[in-house]
Amino acid sequence: MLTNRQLQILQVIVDDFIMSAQPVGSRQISKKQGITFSPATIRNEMADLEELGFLEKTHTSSGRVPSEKGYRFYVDHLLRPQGINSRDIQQIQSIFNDRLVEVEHIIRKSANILSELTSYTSILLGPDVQRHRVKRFSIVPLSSDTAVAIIVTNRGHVENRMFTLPPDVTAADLEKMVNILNERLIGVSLEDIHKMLEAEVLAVLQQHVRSADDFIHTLVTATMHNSESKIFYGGKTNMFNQPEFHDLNKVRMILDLMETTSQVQSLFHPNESGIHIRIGSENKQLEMENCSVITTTYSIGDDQQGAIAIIGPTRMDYKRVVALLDVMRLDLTQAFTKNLNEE
Amino acid sequence: MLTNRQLQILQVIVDDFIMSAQPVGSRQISKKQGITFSPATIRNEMADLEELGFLEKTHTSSGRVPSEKGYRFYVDHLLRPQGINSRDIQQIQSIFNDRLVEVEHIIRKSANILSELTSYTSILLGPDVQRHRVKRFSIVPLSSDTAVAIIVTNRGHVENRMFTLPPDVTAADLEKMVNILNERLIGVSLEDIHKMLEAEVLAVLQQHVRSADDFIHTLVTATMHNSESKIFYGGKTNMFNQPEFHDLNKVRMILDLMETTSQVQSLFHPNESGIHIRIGSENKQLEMENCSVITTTYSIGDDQQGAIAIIGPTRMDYKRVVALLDVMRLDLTQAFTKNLNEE
DNA sequence: GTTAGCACTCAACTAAGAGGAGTGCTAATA
DNA sequence: TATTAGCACTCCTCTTAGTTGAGTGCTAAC
Repeated sequence: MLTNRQLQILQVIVDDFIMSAQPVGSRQISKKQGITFSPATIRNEMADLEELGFLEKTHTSSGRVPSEKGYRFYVDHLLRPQGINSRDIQQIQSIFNDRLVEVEHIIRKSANILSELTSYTSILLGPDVQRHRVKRFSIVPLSSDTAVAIIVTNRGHVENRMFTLPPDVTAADLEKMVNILNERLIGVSLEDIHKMLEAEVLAVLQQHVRSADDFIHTLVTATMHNSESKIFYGGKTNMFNQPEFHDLNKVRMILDLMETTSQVQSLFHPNESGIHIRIGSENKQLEMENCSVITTTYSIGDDQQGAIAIIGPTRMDYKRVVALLDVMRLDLTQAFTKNLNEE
Repeated sequence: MLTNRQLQILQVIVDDFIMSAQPVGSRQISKKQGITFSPATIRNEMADLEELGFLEKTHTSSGRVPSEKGYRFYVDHLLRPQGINSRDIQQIQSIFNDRLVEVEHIIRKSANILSELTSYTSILLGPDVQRHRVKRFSIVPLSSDTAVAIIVTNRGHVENRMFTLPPDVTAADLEKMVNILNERLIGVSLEDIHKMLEAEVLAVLQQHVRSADDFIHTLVTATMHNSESKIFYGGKTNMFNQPEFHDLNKVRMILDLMETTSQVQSLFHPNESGIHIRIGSENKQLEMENCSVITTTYSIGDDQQGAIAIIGPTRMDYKRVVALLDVMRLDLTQAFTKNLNEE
């Protein structure tokens, strides 16, 4: 168990290092407000904190730097919720000023403002389309052998995909089929469509339409690799600001990671509410060993979730980011439930 | 007018510098194949070429480096079309191997392969949706006051937008309206839709439907800021490989530029066929003063164009990129006219 | 338990010197 | 007259050595 003085020193070191990015020395600490003891005492305490694994030195005679364990402790025990500036709040509010209807637009704007306010990189996941329900299904033929399948969801999202028609299909067949599909699919969530198609619809269709097998197969593959949640980025190059990323290779690895959808998806904790912090090597990706990721979720209507992630150096301003994400999550949730609460 | 020997020396210098990124000295040149004269002679010629503005020195006693004017001359007069490797051709062909229908998928793959083959950054503009023609128009109501307007084009592209319904609209109104719109809009190109709406459709609609004005207005604004051509990137971080971009700030400026749609659009020369090369400050963007951009266009069907850009350092391998773009443009054009030539 | 004092460490900066690739000019050569 | 060998000179790059300063750990005094 740490003594009060140790806690105080650890806090000062982390806070100071977060601002300055420079190793913190005992003399520097002794000058801080609230510190009543001498540099020598502080050096003793720091030696202890280092033995306990909370601090590190960059070389034998340098000041101390928080270790990952130090950050973790700081985040878990020393992080007091902090209010945010009224100017910041104002800027966040500006997202909702211009009476937008489009969810996408709001999220895009949020991504930009978050990266501006934090000076880190923000990633926002849009609504999880998989949970939308089918509102209408239709097929528009384009030529003798191609057509577009369109699904409109209850939230106004439109999914569409071109496909090749089996050779001997008539317009009448198509119409019949669309009717049957509409009867069966309306209200089904996108993620359940293929199950539904293969289980119930196939049997019905076989009785009424030629090439039903082919058809269903085409539709299943078309709806299978459904679009995942859209991803919005803000401040992709903000990392260049951070002194720890003056190394081209690190920046490159992270930028490359952000181009890979699957990697980005795995930054998030789906279905867990609250704010999550992953520090350095707590991240699954090797490329992120010098980064921390703070994530949270927001609601869109009653049944859907979006997610927010802020990526910065491990020396991230946790206090501020957590406070901002808290506000952001509430505001987004509020904005989206107000507008969309009607089916 | 340059002598043959000067041409030969300029060519060698540019070729060598493109490969090595190191200033080229007279001794080095004298060892090249085809060079029969001594370093001293070469030095004299180089001094002349420098006076003429084709070469530069990085410092008083360094070798020579091509100036922008030098590159321009090289590109205009010394660039012999060069065949490309069979392995490269094979890789390009692989884009079309898996019998894809979706234009988007092919373009995305092309962007990646181009950036791989060149080790520069590639940007591909998808088909210009504005020239598609309306195949079907429909409105799907979501709630009492919101609905989605959907336009399917002759090429299978689907445009959709949510909008708020005027308060006193009935389902019958909607249906009537969709019918009228379909009658009038089918075959109209997306870029002409607002004109058509305001000119012809409004009058007809006013006779049959309540709140026609409101409606048309909503639709016009919804279709106004129509999606521009989609942009696909390949090898965004490839610039990190180039020694001239070991400077964080330069890379950052270029990456930021690539996030700005309007800036990216302005890299292209719309409606000009052939291959275009912009070197260094010939680019409009200040950020691109150390870059060259090579662009070309490809056709999608008879009436649409896509575009390709390769962005690299001014010390770009022009020969290779031009050759690759030539192949690429033809292959894409061919692939897209084959599949889409039926209406 | 706390603190002043002191020897010690090490990164960061500066200065000086060596090496090497390259140039321009001059004078000799074909 | 055009070309080339020779040579002094330039300037980047790399290495080495020395200096400074912030910081530490330890010991002894308070």
